[in-house]
Amino acid sequence: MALDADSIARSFAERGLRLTRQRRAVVDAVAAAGASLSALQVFDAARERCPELGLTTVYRTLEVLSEIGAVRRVHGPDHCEAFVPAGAVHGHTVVCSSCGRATEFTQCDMHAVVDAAARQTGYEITEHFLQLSGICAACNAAAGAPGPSGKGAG
Amino acid sequence: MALDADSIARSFAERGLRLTRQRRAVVDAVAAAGASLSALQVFDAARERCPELGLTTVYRTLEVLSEIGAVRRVHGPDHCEAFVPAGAVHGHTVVCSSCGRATEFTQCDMHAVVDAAARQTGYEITEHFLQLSGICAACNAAAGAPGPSGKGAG
DNA sequence: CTGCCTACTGAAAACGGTTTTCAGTTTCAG
DNA sequence: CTGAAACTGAAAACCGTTTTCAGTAGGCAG
Ligand SMILES: [Mn+2]
Ligand SMILES: [Mn+2]
Ligand SMILES: [Zn+2]
Ligand SMILES: [Zn+2]
Repeated sequence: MALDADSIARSFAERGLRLTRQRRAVVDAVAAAGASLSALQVFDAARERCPELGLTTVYRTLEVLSEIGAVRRVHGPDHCEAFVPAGAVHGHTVVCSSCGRATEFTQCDMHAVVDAAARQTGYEITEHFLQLSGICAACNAAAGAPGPSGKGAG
Repeated sequence: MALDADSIARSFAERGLRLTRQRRAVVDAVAAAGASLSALQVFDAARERCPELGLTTVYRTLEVLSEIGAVRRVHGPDHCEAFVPAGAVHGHTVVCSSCGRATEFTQCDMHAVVDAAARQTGYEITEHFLQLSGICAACNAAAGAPGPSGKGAG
C-alpha cells in the first residue's frame, strides 16, 4: 500500500474509517517530508495545515497508517525513532547520517545472506528487517565543494 | 568485545569501572539467557543471583555493556524491545518468532545488497542494521510431524 | 589500622513519550 | 429530521527509563 491519496482513501474506506481533515493533514505531512519524522515532528508539520489538530490524533493516525503499510518505522541503534513514508509493499529505508534524509530502496536480494544465516544458525528464516545508513548524494556533493550549506545535522 | 568474563573485566577496568557483585549478576543473567531479555527480565533473572539488586543498576549496567559492545539491542517491528549477548565484533541477531530464542550470526556478506541500494538511491552506504526472524531448529522439530518420515523444513 | 577519595548503590522522585478516558462533535444512513 | 457510529482534543493516566540523593563499598596512602 503506497502513500498516495487514492490508496490511502481506499484503505481507510475498507476499514470503515473516515479520512478526515485532521487525518489528511497527517498523511500530507508525512508524505511531504523527505526525512524521517518523529510523532512530534509530524504533529508540528501537520498543524500548519490544520492548526486545531491534536497530538492524540497524530498518534492514532500514524498507528493506522502503519497498519496499512503506508508508513514504516525507522529504528536507530538505541531508540525507536521515527516514521517514513512507505512507497512499496516491500521496501527498506536508507537514512542519511548527515542530514537525516530518508530514502526508500526496494532492490534487496537477500537470498545469499539469508541462506548463509540459515546455514550458520539452523533457523528457518522468514523475515528480514534491514535498514541502511550513509551519506546522501546532496550531502556528499556539499562535502566536496564549498557552497550554500543546506540543513546539516552533525 | 565478547561477553565472556575476562573481556568484560578488562573492558571495565580500562574505563576505571568496578565489576561489582551486582554488575556480575547482570552480566551472568544476560549471558545465561538463550533469548533476548528486556531490562525488567534481566532484573528478574539477575535478582536470583543477587536479591538486593536494584532496577536502576540494571539499566546502568546494560548501558555500559552496550557501550563496550557486549550486548546488542533487538528491535521489534514496533518497539525497541530487548537485549541479547553479543559474541562478535560484527554480528547480527536472528530471533525465533515462536519461542523468542535469539542467536547471533556473523556471515553477512552484504556487498551485493549494499551496492544495489547505493545504485538505486545515490547514497554512499556506510552501515547496515540487519535483523532476521524465523523459526529456530528446536521449534521447527517440535512443529513437524511426530513421525520421522514426514518432516517438512523449508 | 585510619582516613580519604572515588566508584557505586537502591529508593524515590522526576521525566517524557504514548495511551486512555471522557464529554462532546461530525458524518452519514435511513 | 433521528439515531448510530466514527471521530475529536484536552486532560489524565500510564509506564519504561533516567535523575537525584544520601548513604555504602572498596582501593590505596600514610
Ligand atoms: Mn527486503
Ligand atoms: Mn553485517
Ligand atoms: Zn544527507
Ligand atoms: Zn524457537
